[in-house]
Amino acid sequence: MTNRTATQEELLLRRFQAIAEPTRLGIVRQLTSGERCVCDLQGDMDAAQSRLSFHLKKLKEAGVVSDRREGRWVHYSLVPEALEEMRAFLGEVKDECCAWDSGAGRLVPLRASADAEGGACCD
Amino acid sequence: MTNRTATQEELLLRRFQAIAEPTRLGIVRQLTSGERCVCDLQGDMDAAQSRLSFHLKKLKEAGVVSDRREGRWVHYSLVPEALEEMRAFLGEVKDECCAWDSGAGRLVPLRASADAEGGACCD
DNA sequence: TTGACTTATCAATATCCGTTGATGTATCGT
DNA sequence: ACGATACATCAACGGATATTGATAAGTCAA
Repeated sequence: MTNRTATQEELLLRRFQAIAEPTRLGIVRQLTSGERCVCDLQGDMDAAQSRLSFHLKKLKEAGVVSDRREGRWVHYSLVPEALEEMRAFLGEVKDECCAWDSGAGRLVPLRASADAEGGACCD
Repeated sequence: MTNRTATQEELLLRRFQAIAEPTRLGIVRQLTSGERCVCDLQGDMDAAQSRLSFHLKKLKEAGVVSDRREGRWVHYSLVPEALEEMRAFLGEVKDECCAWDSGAGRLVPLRASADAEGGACCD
């Protein structure tokens, strides 16, 4: 798998933390159909304004959303690159964690690696 | 996007919550190279045994890992279907949130939807 | 400038979550 | 049966994170 620096790792973690919360996952769903201002989201999600502002800030700090000011309104939208980064990570993990077992007819977890490294405690 | 039941939504959230924690994201990384027992992970991650047990339980409850008992050892491995489910969600969101702007030469967030629904507060 | 409107920030509180050390349970070798 | 090993569970604690109501900051129309 691709090596990542500490900060890349931290950013990936922050992005997963950003979407791993009910209100914020809901916001991501809403933004799927296009950008929205905070007052739109208030109606969509039945959440207080300060609460939405708090969660939007988290999403923005993680790079999952971006904002665009237009007069008094601030429009939020998803950042596709951030979504793609999380998606790519999951794809790499999924591709590497298993091997196709033609006998079983399905993906099975690799079992050799721990022993192969010789560091296994279980003998 | 695909409609999801409340429980599917909750499961997806639990899965993201499962991997959105430093120790657990580390465990996922370790399991990428194949299944491991808890004592292996203790060495890999420099974490107390009860701490690993706690986090492995979270991952298991979310369906991200499964366990296989072999004598006194319990081997943990990743569940590719769970990874794929998260990956698919991110893919759907990414595919729908933006449109290709040939002028700008990049993906840009949809801007029409909120107005199109007529429910926008910003006029 | 004034007042209405949209959003951000802040302090206080409540709730959730992870860590730790101790104990419990199951399995194995002798 | 006994002790050792591998893992799970529990209660207590502390720290992080979310919620709420109030206030501040910026924008606009009149």
